[in-house]
Amino acid sequence: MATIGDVAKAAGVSRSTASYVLTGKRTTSLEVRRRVEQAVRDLGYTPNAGARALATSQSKVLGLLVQFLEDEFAPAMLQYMLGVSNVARELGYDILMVTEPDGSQALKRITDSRMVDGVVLMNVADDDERLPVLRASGVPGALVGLPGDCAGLDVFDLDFEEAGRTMVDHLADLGHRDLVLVSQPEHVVERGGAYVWRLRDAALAQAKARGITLHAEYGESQQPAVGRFLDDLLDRHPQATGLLLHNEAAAAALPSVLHARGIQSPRDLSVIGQYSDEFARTFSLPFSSIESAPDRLGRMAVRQLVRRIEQQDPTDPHVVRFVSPELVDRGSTAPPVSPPDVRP
Amino acid sequence: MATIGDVAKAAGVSRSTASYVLTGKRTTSLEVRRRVEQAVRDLGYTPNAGARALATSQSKVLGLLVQFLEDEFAPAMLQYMLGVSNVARELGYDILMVTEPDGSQALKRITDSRMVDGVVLMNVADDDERLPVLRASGVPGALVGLPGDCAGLDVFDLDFEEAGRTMVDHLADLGHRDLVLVSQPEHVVERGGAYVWRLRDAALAQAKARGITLHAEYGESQQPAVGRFLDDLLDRHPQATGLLLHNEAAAAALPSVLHARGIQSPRDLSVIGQYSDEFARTFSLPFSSIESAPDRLGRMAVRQLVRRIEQQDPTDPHVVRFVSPELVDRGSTAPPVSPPDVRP
DNA sequence: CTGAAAGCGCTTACAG
DNA sequence: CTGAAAGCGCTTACAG
Repeated sequence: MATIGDVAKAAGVSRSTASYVLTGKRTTSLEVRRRVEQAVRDLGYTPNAGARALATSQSKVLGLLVQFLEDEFAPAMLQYMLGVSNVARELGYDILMVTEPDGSQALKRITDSRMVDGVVLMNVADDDERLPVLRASGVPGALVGLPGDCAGLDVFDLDFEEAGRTMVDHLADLGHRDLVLVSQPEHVVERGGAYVWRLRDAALAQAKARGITLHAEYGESQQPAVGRFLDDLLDRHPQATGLLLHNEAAAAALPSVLHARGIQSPRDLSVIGQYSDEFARTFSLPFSSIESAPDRLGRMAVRQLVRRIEQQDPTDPHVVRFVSPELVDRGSTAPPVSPPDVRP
Repeated sequence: MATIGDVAKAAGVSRSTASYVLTGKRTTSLEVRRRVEQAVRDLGYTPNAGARALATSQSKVLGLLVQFLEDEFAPAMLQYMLGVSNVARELGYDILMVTEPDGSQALKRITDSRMVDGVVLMNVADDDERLPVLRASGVPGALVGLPGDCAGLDVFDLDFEEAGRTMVDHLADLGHRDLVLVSQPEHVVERGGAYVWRLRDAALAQAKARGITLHAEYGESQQPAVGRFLDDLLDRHPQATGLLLHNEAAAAALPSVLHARGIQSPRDLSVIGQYSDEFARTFSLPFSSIESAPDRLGRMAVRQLVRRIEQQDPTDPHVVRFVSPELVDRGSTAPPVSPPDVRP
């Protein structure tokens, strides 16, 4: 590979001048600029990334820390990742994707070695063990997911409280009085997946406020367990007329379960989920849903991260931003046929 | 951050000695080794990745080039990516994930700048425009997917011909004589997605050899188009008793379509697909399938790539390896109820 | 078994 | 407007 020395020689200038033409960090005569640019083309010169990183203390790489946990729904992650990756490239950064189970160690490795200028953390838990490492590293970080303590961090997440309330309100407004919520598996809660209880607690509070019943349950994440779970659930709640799904695997499994039981939606049961529209179209999920906007969250996180990396103003206040959920109507909800309570 | 100079000073040795202790590239006295290791711990020293890359010409990073194309099924990609990422880390490499639409340019960028020691190419097309760039770069590369010309490359793919034959044989052995194959959208073929025609052509040939009818069609990749397509398909082939799905979106959409038409599988229609078991369990796909083994392919590709990077023996012959498909029985196939031809 | 020195390929004050 | 030189933080022949 050609070096900047080769370019300088070919253009008849010094290495520093060649460098300045490349970086544009000082004015150069048109003539010199032209000769250097010609040499760059002739030699097919590309700067050595390691050398540049060493000299500038900037790698132009962002770390993307993802965890694929047993009970969590992997494909949703992909949409966040694509939002992150695409906008990063637009802003001139590459993505170092880290999938190790031990996120703290991975984070320490990539920040201490200065491989990355900043990091995006996904699957953030309430008491995420990566956060102390991130804070100690001095490297800017943006989170997707809300931790218990946001101090010193830029945080982006869907407004799960609002999502929970919206789901309850939507069905309550239609006249439903007995609902069931299926959340992610309980393991996710134990791991500190705050989005589970944020939606759940808000939904329960809203149901209470509106004087209706909401049975909140934790589901499963894979077949055959999730199918059996749903079947059992419907056995246990025969009076329920509305189903809230905060669980993608359950949303995918539900149509067959309903079919096998001869239940039609929305005629016999109103159903509303929480996942992205992209997701619904790819996997033929027929239920109305709260849009989770994963790529939008990923994009927001990276924009803020890059802003912070490049402005270097530590006094700039950190942000915690919640994206408002939007309801996508797919016609799977309707007023209940028979009133849940038979009034005299 | 501490540098190796700080470590050397703290340990009372020269920088070169400290470095040798770290790399283990020459013998050191136990005493010196202990002092250096203590200093490393005390200072929390981690080598600067850029400096090391500059000095060794090795970045310890692999490029992973993925493309998320409109008509292709994104979530399947994720499983390959995880196989790649996990085994890379086991072998001491990080992953630079590149999702740019212009793969050639991206490949040129990351290889010319020496950001990566090798690359894994996914979604490889028959006449993939990234391959000339890869060959010119001199950087080792491993492909997932079979291109028209494999010269100088390590190639890994599922044996799609065998998969097509297996699907046909399975249904033919059960007595089916009129089958329909739903492939990926035709766009994928136009882009050079060889896996589509490899499975399709082999299935057609096998059907011919066995004297049965196979109608080969191209499907859609998303709702609502894929649902309409399947419905129309069943209208057009009322005599078919078996359905072969080489199209994940179609597999996800089919259960509702069958339900709406009052068709039961396998009683009225035998169905066999081609996707990973992981996938079937996550998305509740109820059909028997040919396992696509994505993480296994990803792992194989990285192992070979790292072997090639580290041995540096250009005479080592390149490999083209096909993984044999395996049938996972989910009970969605059975002998046809009524013989397709009513014989006198 | 260890150290002083050169070099990897850039960028960037410092001079002119 | 341009150049010579130092420096980023490592590794690795070369000496001893």
